[in-house]
Amino acid sequence: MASVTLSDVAREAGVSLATASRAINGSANRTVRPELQQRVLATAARLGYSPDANAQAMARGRTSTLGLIVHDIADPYFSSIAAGVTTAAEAAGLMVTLASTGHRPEKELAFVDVLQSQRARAIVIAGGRQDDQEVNERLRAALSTYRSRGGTVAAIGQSILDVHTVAIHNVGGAGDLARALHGRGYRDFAVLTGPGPHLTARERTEGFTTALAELGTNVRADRVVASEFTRDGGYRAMTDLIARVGREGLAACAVFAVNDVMAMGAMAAAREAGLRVGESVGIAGFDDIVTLRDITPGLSTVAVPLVDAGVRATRMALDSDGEIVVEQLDATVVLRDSTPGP
Amino acid sequence: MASVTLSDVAREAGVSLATASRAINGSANRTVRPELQQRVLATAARLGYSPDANAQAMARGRTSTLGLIVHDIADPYFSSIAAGVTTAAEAAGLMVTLASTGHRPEKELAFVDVLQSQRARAIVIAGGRQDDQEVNERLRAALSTYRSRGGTVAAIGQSILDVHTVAIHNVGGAGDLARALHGRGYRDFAVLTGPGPHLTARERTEGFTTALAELGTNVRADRVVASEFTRDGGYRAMTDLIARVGREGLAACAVFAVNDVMAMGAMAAAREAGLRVGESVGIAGFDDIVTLRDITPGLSTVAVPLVDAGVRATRMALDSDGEIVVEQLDATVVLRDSTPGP
DNA sequence: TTGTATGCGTTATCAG
DNA sequence: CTGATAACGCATACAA
Repeated sequence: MASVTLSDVAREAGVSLATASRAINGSANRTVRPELQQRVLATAARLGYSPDANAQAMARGRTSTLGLIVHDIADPYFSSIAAGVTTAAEAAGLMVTLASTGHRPEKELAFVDVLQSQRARAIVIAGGRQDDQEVNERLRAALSTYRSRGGTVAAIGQSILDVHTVAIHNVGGAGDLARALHGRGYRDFAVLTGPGPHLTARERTEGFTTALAELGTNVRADRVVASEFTRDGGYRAMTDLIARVGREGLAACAVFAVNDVMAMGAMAAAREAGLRVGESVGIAGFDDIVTLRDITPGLSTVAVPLVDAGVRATRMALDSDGEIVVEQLDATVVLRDSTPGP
Repeated sequence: MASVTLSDVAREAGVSLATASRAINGSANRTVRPELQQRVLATAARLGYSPDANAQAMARGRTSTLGLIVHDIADPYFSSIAAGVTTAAEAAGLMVTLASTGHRPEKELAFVDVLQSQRARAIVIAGGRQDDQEVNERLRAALSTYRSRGGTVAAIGQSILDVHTVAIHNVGGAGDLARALHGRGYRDFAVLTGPGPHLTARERTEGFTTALAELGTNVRADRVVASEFTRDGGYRAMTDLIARVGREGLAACAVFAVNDVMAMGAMAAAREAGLRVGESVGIAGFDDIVTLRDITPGLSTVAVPLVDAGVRATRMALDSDGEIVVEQLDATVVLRDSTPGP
C-alpha cells in the first residue's frame, strides 16, 4: 500500500503538514485561507491522495466504523435488520463491519473482541440469546469492558445484556396471536418451538400457550415439538408433528411456528405430506419477514418492523446518553389465508 | 477509548515493549522464552489488553478487513453472496466491511474510496453493472488506483471492470432456459426485462430472445416490458403486460422475468389479476435464490450458486497472483411447476 | 492564518 | 533471546 501521504501533498503544495491537514479536513479551529485551501485540495486531487483511516483513527482516538453481529446474514430476518443498520450508519457517516456467526454463540464473543480491537465506535448485536448462563455472562462481560473503553452497544431482541435494547414483544405478540386465532374459531393448537435454550423461542411459546390457557384452551404436550430455529428446523418439526398425530389429527388445528422461516419450512412439510395449508391445517409464524409477500397462501404472523429495528438500534447505540434504555418494538398480529379458521 | 496499551502490559510484566509485542503476536522471528511469554500473556489477560487493530495496521502496513459492496443487502440474491463472502473471509482471518448502495451506482464509487481509505486488503464488488460509460470508467479508475496501491479486487457479475471476476453465464443460461421452455411446448413468450442500461438484464433478455429466434420463435416487441430490477419492478412489469395483452393473451404464454425477485413480483401481480401461475400463464426467473424453496408453485429458473460465488470471489481476491482471471459460474436450468407447458 | 513539535499504539530494525 | 528506537500517517496543542 505505497500510498500518497499527507506529507507528500503538503510538500507538493508548498505548505506545512498542519495546514494541509486543516485544509483537507477542516479541523475544529477551521481556518485556512481559501486560496491556500484550494491549492492544497487541488494538489491532493492531482496526487490521488487518500487519507489513511487507520492513521486518522489513531490520531483522533476514534474510528468511524460500527460493528453489526447477526446469526446468519442470509436469513431474511437478519438481512432486513442489516439493511436498516447500514442505512442508519451511512446517515451517521459510519461504515458497517459485518459479522455473521452462523448460529454459534461463542462466535459472538470472538467478534466482540475483534470489534473491540478495531475500536469500532459502536456495536449492534442482533438475534435472540440462548439460556446459557456462562455464555451470556461472558458476553455481558465483554460488552461491559467494551463500553468501559468508550464504545456503545445496542442489542435487538432480549434485554438481558445490560445494554441499550430494541426489545421485541415476544410474549405479548404471541399472546395476541393466540387470541386472534382463538377468535377465528380454532380450539386445537400445536406449537413448533425452537431449541429449548433459545429465549426468543421460549418466550413466544410461553406467550402463546399462556394466552390460550387463559382462554380455557390447553395445548397438548405432544403437540409442542422442538427443533432448530431455522427453516429446516421448521420443516423437521412439522414432519415430526405429522408423524406423531397423523394428518387427520391436524384437521382443525392451528400450528404456530415461533418464527416465519420455521413456518415456511412447516408449510413445505405440510404440502409434501399432502396437507393443504389454510384448509386441512392452519399455520402461523412470527416476524413478518419480507419474503412473506410472495408465498401462498399468505402466512398469518406477528409483524415486527425489522428494518426499523435496525435503524433504531443504530441510533440508540450512537446517541446513548449513558442511561441504558430499552425500547419496546410493537408487534402486531396479521391474519392471512394460512389460518382462515377451522 | 482509554484502553490498556501494550506498553502497560510490558511495564507490568517487567519486559520491554518489543518483547511484549513478540510474546503476544509472535512476530516473524518468533522467539521469546516460553516462561517469559507466559508471564506476558498472563498480565495481558489480567489487564484486559486488547490490541489496537488500527495501530497494528499502521505499523504492519496492512489491515485485515475485506470490503463487500452490494446493491441491497436485504435482497436474497445479495445476502446469499454476503453469506459466502463472510464465511470465506472469516476462514482467511478477515473481517468484512459491508456497503449497501441501495442501487445507486454513484455510491459504489464513494464506497470504493472509503474502503481505499480504510486500506481494506481486498474488495469484492457484487451486482450487475449499468451501461453507463462514464460511471463505469470512473469506477474502473478507482479500482485501478486501489489495486495500484496494493489492494486486490474481485467482481461478481459482468467482467468489465478489469478485475478478477466470477462471471455469471447470463446469455448462455437464459438461452438454455428458452430452449427448455420451448421444449416443454411453449411457443408464445414475454420478457420482463429490467432497466434498459442494466447489463445483466440486457444479457439475459438477449440470450433468451436470441435462442428463441434460433428456434424460429420470435418474441413480439409489445411483450418485452422494462422496469426496475427489483421485486416491485417485476410486479409493475407484469401488471403492465396484463393490461397490454389481456389475460387471455397470456393463455399459453411463458413469461421470463430476468431475475427471481422480479419473477416473484410478477407471480403476485398475476395472482392478483386472477391468473393461476402454471395454468393460465407460465412464469420463469433467473438465479434460484433460496426463497424459491418456499413459494408455490415452484418457480422455474436458472440456478446460480450464489453462496459459492461469494466464496470464490473472496478467494480470488485474496489469492490473486497478478494475472486477471475470470471464472465462469455455471448456470443450470431448473424447471418447476410454474412452467408445466401450455 | 500558518508552522513546529509531539503523541497515538504497534511493528520492525538493529544492536546488545 | 531481549531491549532500545525509529518509523507508520495523521491530528492537534502550542508557538509564531
